[in-house]
Amino acid sequence: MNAELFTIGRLSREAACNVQTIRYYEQIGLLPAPLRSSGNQRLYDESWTRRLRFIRHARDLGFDLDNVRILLDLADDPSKSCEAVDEVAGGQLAEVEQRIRDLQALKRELRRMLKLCQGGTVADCRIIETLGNHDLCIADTHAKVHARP
Amino acid sequence: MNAELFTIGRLSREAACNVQTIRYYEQIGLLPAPLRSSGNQRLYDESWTRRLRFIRHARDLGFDLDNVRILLDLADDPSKSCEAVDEVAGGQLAEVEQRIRDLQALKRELRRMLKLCQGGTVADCRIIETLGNHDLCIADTHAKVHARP
DNA sequence: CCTACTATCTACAGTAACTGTAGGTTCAAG
DNA sequence: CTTGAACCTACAGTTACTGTAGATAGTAGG
Repeated sequence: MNAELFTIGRLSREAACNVQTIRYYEQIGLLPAPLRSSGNQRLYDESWTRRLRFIRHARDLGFDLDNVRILLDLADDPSKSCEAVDEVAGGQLAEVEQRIRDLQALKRELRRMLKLCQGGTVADCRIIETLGNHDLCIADTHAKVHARP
Repeated sequence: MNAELFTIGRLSREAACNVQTIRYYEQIGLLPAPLRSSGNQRLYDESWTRRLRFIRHARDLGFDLDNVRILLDLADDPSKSCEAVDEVAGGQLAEVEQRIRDLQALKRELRRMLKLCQGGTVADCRIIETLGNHDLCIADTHAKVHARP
């Protein structure tokens, strides 16, 4: 194998991940420490590109770094059962679905507020009024939507 | 007006906002500095409860603190036109709708990945394979869903 | 008055997942 | 030999809180 080596800039372009983020992943142990050149620059080869792309793709799909770590470990051991992978991905799907439901409740509430507004001044703005009084909301359609990976 | 005064614990209960968060809002100037008792404890009255509830409600609807600040300013000046309120709320609605679209793309992709998995070992797991190769994804249905208020 | 116990105070660290900055090397081209 | 891009480390900043430590205040019972 003639492993061609390159520095962080090219890895950054090829994996569509910015340079600081690569160094950050190394710092938190998501990527191992790579070779260094005589001038102390990080050196990578193609296998790093694949690994980093995997990470970025998982992140883009909303997996948090803990789950990315788990998926990486699984990917590194091809003899393991696929079940664990399924579980992580299934959990992620469930979370995404829950977030969608939460956001749809918000959307309904915001739509309703906006429809009530007839122009005029803030004094008789139904939006401001609604904000000031949760009782004017549709039941408990919304609450604590702040958590998110 | 016989303004009954109370300490932070009761404000916390009445506005459903925890104590540290109240102090934090004061620190960042979202709430003014209240009166203090002789023993240096913060003292509030009913008007604070209303203001804090307004803030919490707006937060629950997904408005970020910058927008909450804007809404508070608007609410404080009832003679202003309602348009600005509409704009902030409309912007929030648009963002929520965009987040929903992004998440639905993720959901489709995760569903598809999960359906491909036939059990077996990681070696031939299509989920791991898909994660490793973005080209296996449905076009550009997903990307950068990481931003969020 | 003394003792518990709870509530409150300040100040600071930690969270997730990066991004940005300052100030200094290294490398390749001209 | 100089210029400029790319790289290095170390650290601060982002959002919106939450948690902790250690000290003080207020209240109820004995």
